[in-house]
Amino acid sequence: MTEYGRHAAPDRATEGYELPLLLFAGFRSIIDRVHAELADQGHPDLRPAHGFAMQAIGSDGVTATELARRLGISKQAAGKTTDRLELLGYVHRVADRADARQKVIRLTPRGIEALVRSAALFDAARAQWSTVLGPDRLAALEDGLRAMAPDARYRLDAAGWFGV
Amino acid sequence: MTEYGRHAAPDRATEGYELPLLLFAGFRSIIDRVHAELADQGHPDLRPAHGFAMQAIGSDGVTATELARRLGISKQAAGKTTDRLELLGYVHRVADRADARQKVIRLTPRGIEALVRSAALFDAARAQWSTVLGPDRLAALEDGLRAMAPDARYRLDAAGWFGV
DNA sequence: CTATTATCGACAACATGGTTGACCATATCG
DNA sequence: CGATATGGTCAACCATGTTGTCGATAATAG
Repeated sequence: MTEYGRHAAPDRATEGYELPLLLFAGFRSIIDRVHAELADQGHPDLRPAHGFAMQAIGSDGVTATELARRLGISKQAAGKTTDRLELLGYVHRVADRADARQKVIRLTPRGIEALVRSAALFDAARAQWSTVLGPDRLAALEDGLRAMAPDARYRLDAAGWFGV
Repeated sequence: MTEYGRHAAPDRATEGYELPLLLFAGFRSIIDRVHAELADQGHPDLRPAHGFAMQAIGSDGVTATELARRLGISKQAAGKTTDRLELLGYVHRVADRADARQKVIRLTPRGIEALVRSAALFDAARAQWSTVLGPDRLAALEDGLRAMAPDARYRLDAAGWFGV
């Protein structure tokens, strides 16, 4: 296996290129696993971006502007995601009585159900890592990542998302 | 800081939700840093996907089909990325004398220069992690990730890409 | 040697999820 | 009350995927 990533550096200890690839592959493996199971559990149309958006909406609901802020995207983009989630039956918009400009985005029962399931699946994915690595190594890995990437919220502002 | 990610689980040791977010945040921080510096060094139009594609092209060049295989995307998508890289002057297509169907995608001198720079920047990013975490913790982190995501190649087949 | 089949690269149409700019309705402030 | 700020939406556009189709060329079977 020498055909990849060895174009210029013959055999250095660890290529700098590898680290982001490992991080992304780890991310992808968890996300793909969770969404495959979510699809099996009655949520085939839920895409990763939707899960993060619903997580950002939370049980209290948010306004479009606040959702955009939490996701780190434009409010128009947040609006589009909301449109899609509404179409799929995961959220609905309710007028705010206190401020007629605002609409509060709230999870529907189906949205809450999906969020609860996905939380369980994320926990299960993490548990599998814990089984393979051992709890200590996993905790050390998470601590290391927290030290390097302290602002890991919902900022998943990638342009598109994770293929299928 | 209790407003995020606590919708259902009051205070479990570590939320399963956090791990993918940490992985992605780590990935993003490295990618963003490298591309910001790359932009400063005369490559403002180079997007993360381009870097990975050029890495997959390598110094020997590849055919469109092989590039698609390496990136884990359709050959049409690989063709589009190649179009873009060609437009930006990072690669060119040369007819294969042995097989008139094929065209070999090769890096231009500018493409090679960008790839060399980006390799150095990735190494620098990793060195910074090493400084903060210490070489041993970083190595342990990488080992853990390799155990969980063994097939970290160029498979970055996300739909879109990393915002700006 | 020719006829079929397989492969390569491209084109077209479409989906997704971003962006910016414009705009109206409503709230807030001087 | 009038000026300004804010919230949500529409429209146009972009990047990067997807699938289906197809013509040109190569490889293989008869």
